[in-house]
Amino acid sequence: MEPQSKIPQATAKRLPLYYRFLNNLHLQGKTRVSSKELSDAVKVDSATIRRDFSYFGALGRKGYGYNVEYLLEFFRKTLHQDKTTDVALIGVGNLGTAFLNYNFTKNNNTRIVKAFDANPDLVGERVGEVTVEHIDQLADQLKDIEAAILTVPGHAAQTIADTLVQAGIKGILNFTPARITVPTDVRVHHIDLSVELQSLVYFMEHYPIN
Amino acid sequence: MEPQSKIPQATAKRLPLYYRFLNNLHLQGKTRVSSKELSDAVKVDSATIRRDFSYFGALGRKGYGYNVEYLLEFFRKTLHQDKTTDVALIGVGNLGTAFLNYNFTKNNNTRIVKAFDANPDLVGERVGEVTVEHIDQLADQLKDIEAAILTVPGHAAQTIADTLVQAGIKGILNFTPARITVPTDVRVHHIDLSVELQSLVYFMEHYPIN
DNA sequence: TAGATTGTTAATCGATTAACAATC
DNA sequence: TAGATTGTTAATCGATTAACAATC
Repeated sequence: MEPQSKIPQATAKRLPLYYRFLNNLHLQGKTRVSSKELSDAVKVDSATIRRDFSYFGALGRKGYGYNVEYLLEFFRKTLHQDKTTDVALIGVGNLGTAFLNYNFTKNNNTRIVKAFDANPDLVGERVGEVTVEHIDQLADQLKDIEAAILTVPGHAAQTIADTLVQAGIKGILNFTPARITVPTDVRVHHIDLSVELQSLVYFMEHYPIN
Repeated sequence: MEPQSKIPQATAKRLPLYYRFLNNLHLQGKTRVSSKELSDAVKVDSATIRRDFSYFGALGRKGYGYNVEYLLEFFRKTLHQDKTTDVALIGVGNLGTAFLNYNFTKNNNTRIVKAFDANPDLVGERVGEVTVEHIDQLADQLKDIEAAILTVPGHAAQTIADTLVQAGIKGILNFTPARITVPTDVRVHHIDLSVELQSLVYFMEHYPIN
């Protein structure tokens, strides 16, 4: 909790990635790791990794590297992996269904505990581990839920986002093509699958041999 | 084709986004747009938008803004929206199925034309508009396909990536948690859904009020 | 001790943005 | 002409990386 706004955003985005690979190493029984080895695994420059870690203090030992267990424990606390964050999912279409079935359970501190859809045929259906509720219930059913995954059609995104904000949601993972407007204290991350695919194609054609 | 490597990557990544919103404006019947209006829509600073556009030359008119149709036509060519890029999808699980059903058809120049899976029960099944083939066929069935979407389990990612590279694929959209290694002339974009969700939670907790 | 690898500095690189002259 | 808005410069900001002294 202390480092707060001192951590660069680029660093913060890499933390969950480090955490997962550290977890893998731990499961493989490795007890130490160097920034160089980690670099090969996560494809991030080793200097960047050391830089990232150093924002949290001296986590390693010179000439030795990092103790996997220690580092893992440290990141577990830093990333709040010890407590679970409940997430709501809005829009049980193709993508929403995929997420509900997957549910990020693998090595994760997040859990989808509620799902909503506008289609009455879906309401009451069980998908993955949750039962779909009608979207009209949204405002009333978000007690203790701080984050939401938005997998609705683009045209519905802003209206639903407004409802989510009203209900006290503090973070939205938006898979909608729409760019939504929210108060500054609500965090929105955009994942625009069409844009990702199109920009991949653009890069393929315009940046040959990297 | 000419601007080539002069275009900053950050700019290139925004181009498909601009294109889509321009398309929307066009459908709405708007004939002109200012960088300010576009900024409100795509949530990118208007100076950044003007800067981005200026890499391609003087696309607008001072005191007037941009002609929607002209800009749209320009980006259509720049983003190769006139020709379709065929894409293969590997791994017909939850996420893969969602993509096949969606198929990025909406306003897009990409099309999933083949799908592969290791599960014999899925082979021969029709999902969306394609029939699933066995992954053993992968190497032989990628003629004229330049891009692939990877939605397989993490442990299989590298092996399949190697096969894809062998078969001449030049771009991979990797939804796997694994960081894959490919030659420098192959472009890989990573979308790590767990990491995205976890980093959203981290930001929510550590960067309150933005 | 010799070898290895961190933590940190400083240089570099890349992206954003404020500001405003140019001009439609 | 007056008003609007571009295109571009220059400042700033943020991220990456090479390099190496410190030290385990």
